[in-house]
Amino acid sequence: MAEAKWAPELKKTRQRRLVLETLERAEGPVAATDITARLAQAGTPVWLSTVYRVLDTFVEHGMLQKTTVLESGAAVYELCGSHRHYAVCVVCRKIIPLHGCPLDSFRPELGERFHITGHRLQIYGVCGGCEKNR
Amino acid sequence: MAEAKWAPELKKTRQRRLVLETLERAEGPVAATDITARLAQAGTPVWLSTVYRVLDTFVEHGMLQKTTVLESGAAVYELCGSHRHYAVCVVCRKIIPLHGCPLDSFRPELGERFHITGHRLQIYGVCGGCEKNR
DNA sequence: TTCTATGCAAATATTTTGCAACTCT
DNA sequence: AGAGTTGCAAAATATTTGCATAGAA
Repeated sequence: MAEAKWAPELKKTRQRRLVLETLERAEGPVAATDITARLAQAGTPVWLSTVYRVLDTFVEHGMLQKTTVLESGAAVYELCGSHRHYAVCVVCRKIIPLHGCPLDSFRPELGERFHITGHRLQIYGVCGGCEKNR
Repeated sequence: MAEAKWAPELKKTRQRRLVLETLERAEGPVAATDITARLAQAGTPVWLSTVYRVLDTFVEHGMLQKTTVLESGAAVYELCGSHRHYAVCVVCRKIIPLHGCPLDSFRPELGERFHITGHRLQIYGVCGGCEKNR
């Protein structure tokens, strides 16, 4: 199970702890509304706007990365260092997990001027099944 | 200026033509609301919900890719084949353009079972300026 | 003609903001 | 105590949907 390092300048509040624990437990990227729902169900509710604020803060401090998987309209968050990449079918939205990570080829270009905290690669296309039904 | 190939099964309507032209003219990714605004200003208005539907259709037919740059909350669209990647500062949101494209390293793995129509890579981090003010 | 796409209105979903009360340190 | 954080309400933004009509093939 993944574990994030807490940015030392951030106060440890109940809500921040809970949000981070939820992310650590999650199998993949999670939306703000998911986090809120999971916490409510667990009997430790945190208000949605607070979740948004906490997530923003964590992203700014390099603990999380924010993206949109599946292009579902909602942003999703996951711990930095979750190194998985996917191919997504734009028709049926099936996800095909990939292996390997292309980050290293960019590191030299950025050099000292940019401190990489996370990254994300998504490949879009049409899967075999959907290609047939065209 | 980029030019997309029309998916032959799609009817050519005024609205679809206009949306695609807007994308072809754009320097980078554009949001649905932007497209609507630009077309309205040009005296060729298209209703926002129509723009959304047209964009969805184009994505499903492999003409566009949908993403979120800058994590601004709105989805943005660009022609498939616009091969630019960025590093984004999670604090000040500055964008640093990158060179090169990591896609090729994944092509063998997907092989025949997936027809790639687009992809997206974003690198997150903290830029030099923001790192100082910590 | 036939089937699909669009305009429009209205619903739904997502994210942000203001402010008083509260909690870490 | 002081600074930063949260709960809550409410606004702002973004996206989707239903349906009658218009338009492409």
